[in-house]
Amino acid sequence: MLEFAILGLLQQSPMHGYELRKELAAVLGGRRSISYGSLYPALKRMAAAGLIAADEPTPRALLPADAPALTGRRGKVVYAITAEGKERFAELVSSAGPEAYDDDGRFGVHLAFFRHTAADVRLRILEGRRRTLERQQERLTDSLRRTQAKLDRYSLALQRHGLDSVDREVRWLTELIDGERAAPPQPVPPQTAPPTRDEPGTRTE
Amino acid sequence: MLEFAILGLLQQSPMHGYELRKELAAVLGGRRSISYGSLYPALKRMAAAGLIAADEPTPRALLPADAPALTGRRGKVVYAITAEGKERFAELVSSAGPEAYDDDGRFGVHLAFFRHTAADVRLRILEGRRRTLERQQERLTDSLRRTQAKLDRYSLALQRHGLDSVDREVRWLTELIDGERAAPPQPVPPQTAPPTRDEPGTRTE
DNA sequence: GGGTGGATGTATCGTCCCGATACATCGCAG
DNA sequence: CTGCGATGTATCGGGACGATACATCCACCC
Repeated sequence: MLEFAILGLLQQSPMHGYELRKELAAVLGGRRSISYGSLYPALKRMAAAGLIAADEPTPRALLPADAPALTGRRGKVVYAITAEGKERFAELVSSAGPEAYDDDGRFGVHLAFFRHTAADVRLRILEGRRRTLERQQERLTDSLRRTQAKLDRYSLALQRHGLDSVDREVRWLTELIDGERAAPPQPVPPQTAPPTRDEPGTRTE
Repeated sequence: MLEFAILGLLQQSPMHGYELRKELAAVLGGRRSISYGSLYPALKRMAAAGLIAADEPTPRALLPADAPALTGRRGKVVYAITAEGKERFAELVSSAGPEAYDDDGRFGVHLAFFRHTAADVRLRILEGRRRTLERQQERLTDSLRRTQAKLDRYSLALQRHGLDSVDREVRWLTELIDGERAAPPQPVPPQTAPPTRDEPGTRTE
């Protein structure tokens, strides 16, 4: 998930950790950012896997020896995406399985990079997400009606607020889906354009 | 956090893991449950710490030897809260520091057990939560106004939805706070009743 | 009679992620 | 000139998660 987000951001331009974190918070809707405790290890992991390439442009070695205590002199480490990384990102971005919309965070990241996603995949993910939330809606409504009497004021408020927030998200998704269907001049992503496959097993309606 | 929730649930009656998980999901508003991968280790931890006591009522040993393959015969393990556990819960429930409302999950759990919380603490937590969200609101609004032009349709929708959801929660909290202030016959929790301290440093208005 | 699926139930493993913390530099305000 | 907040990289321990395994019981249906 973090991997996905990092690849998506580096798609635009190389960045270093600090920037990455800020951009991430911005692109993800502000709610729930990422910690350095996950970011830096993830960057190392991905560099080791060849998905991104590190480049630290502070060759302090060419400075005169009287440089002030090079102990721990750390330059910014700028990361750029590799060809392999782009490949991986294309994979991730076009996967529309349940893991793409069942998980909250996953869905958010995917949506944030929807401009890199083909139109049919977008629709599938949006609808999958809505289905997931509708099921949750039913379960919550049920549970609320059954246990309503046994709950105190605060738990009740919590339940209702949770349900409201799901309702709200469903409505939001419906807007997005409608907008999606009413957008014929789709901005075809220049990369990984599917060769006009008709995908007969997929219901567009 | 899990610890908090478990203690809160066991306050009512002893339970075993499976029940705990279901009750937890119910009391927490349905959104975001807990996995066994965290629950069972947590129970062991807490039992080792003396906060809860395990009791497995399936003494299969008294069965005749022809019992069918006692390999892995596992009885239900019922956990009950101990005196020490109740003490710890009282501590947790009356702590109104930033950790009580800065973190999403923490706040939810605390709210779910508000009936065990003194009225002044309730108000402090509710207001603290609202402040936290209002700050987030400002940051989001700012960020949205500044970067609006550079975002594509989807990121924009994500941002707006995030902001809306924060707005909504602020309004919800305001309702709760108002209700709190308009409730003079507070159901004093029978345990840990604060000895009528007036708390002069706390603004009630 | 038999099997299939689902709810109940306990438990572990590897992986990921978070909060806290440490260290270092730089610019700006007091 | 001094300290403080932003920028910046990094680690550590603990906790949570998803997947998985195993086991029982019951209801439903063929």
